[in-house]
Amino acid sequence: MKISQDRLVENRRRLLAAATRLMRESGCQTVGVADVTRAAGLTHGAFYNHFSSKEDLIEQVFAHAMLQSGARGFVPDDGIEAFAREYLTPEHRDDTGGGCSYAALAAEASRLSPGVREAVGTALGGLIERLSRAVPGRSKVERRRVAIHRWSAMVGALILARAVDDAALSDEILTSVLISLDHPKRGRRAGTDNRR
Amino acid sequence: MKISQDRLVENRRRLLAAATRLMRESGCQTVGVADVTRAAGLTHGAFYNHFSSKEDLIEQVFAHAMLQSGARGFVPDDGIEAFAREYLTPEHRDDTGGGCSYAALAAEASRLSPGVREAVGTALGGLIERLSRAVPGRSKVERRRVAIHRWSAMVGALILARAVDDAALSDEILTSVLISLDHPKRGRRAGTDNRR
DNA sequence: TGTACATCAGTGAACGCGCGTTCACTGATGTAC
DNA sequence: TGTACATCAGTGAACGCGCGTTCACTGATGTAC
Repeated sequence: MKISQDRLVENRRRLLAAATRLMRESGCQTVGVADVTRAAGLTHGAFYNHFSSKEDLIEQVFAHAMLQSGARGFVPDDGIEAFAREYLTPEHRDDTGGGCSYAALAAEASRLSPGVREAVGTALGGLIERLSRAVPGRSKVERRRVAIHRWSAMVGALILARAVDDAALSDEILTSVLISLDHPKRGRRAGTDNRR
Repeated sequence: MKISQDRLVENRRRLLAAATRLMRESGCQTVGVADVTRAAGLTHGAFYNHFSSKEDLIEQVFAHAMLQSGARGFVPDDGIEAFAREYLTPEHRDDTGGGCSYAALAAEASRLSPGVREAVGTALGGLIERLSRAVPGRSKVERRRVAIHRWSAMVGALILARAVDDAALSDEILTSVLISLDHPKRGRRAGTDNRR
């Protein structure tokens, strides 16, 4: 039956939100069209009123998900240290569906369409700009480089922490990177190439 | 027909090698049993003489792939700076099939069986030990923490560099992390919390 | 060393299942008068 | 404001395709005599 305009918009929003969560949890290929519509409270036939194909959905999921910068509502604008303390937690590690889209989906993006990779590039470019304003550094160039370095370490740490079964090792990965980001001097000063 | 013992061993080796390469390139779920056997020069029926199921293959691929520490034959034993200089290159970024298994497969591991995640944990534990001997630091604890931090940044950078379409941004990610790892002081000293 | 035979890895047709996609139908919505 | 009707998002059966898996068969291998 026909439904109200409000309901239509709401259904579309729920489809995209459900798809985003499910794909972060299980990966794009594994999640089926029927899984998404069911999670949104619809039947599979309704899917094609909103998306032209599953590939179309995936592109829209990436364009949507990657803009939710960082994870679970946390934004890096209060300084990257505070951001990292929220990011590198067991709670975030255990909440793939509600967590950072980069840690959950970036590895798959490299295997998907140019449209997807373009959406990731645009979103990541914006996030790096934003992070650049939240990190220390003497120049804009240096801050941008530090932002990229720290963000790489955060995303990499979360991915590795999720990949292993050993709980102690997983926790150690999170805390090691967090400490290195929080107290950059401690991990650096003793190096062979750090003498003055 | 029956084949020689040598041929049997060789076929198994080729199946595992083909599966590892294909799965790094395209992901575990996307690669089919027929793709693997075809790449190894066999027909799909031969598959079940070597593996009990596709899931069995995936577990063996992870156990095998993760032990090829690092990427494309490079090992971190000559110091992590030299290792990073080989790791964070456009060539490695563009060679997912022959490159680092962590960057290619770790994100998927989190969604796979406990057997897979256990294999990843064991391999990663060994690699961290090895990296710990190749990084600077005043104590074993500190070197281990630095090793985890740098490895996270390297893996994260490669994943992000592969995820974006924008070639300039992709290159910038690689070089930014490489410079930060090569000259740790430069990216750190100017921070708000780095005054003496 | 030579021969007969049991073994067993590889072949390719076949099966069942699930998935993406289509479509005739339904009936609430929103509009035209 | 009330009524008749065109619209169109959702439903659920159905389709085709590809994938993982099975299995009867083949014929080279390696062994027993």
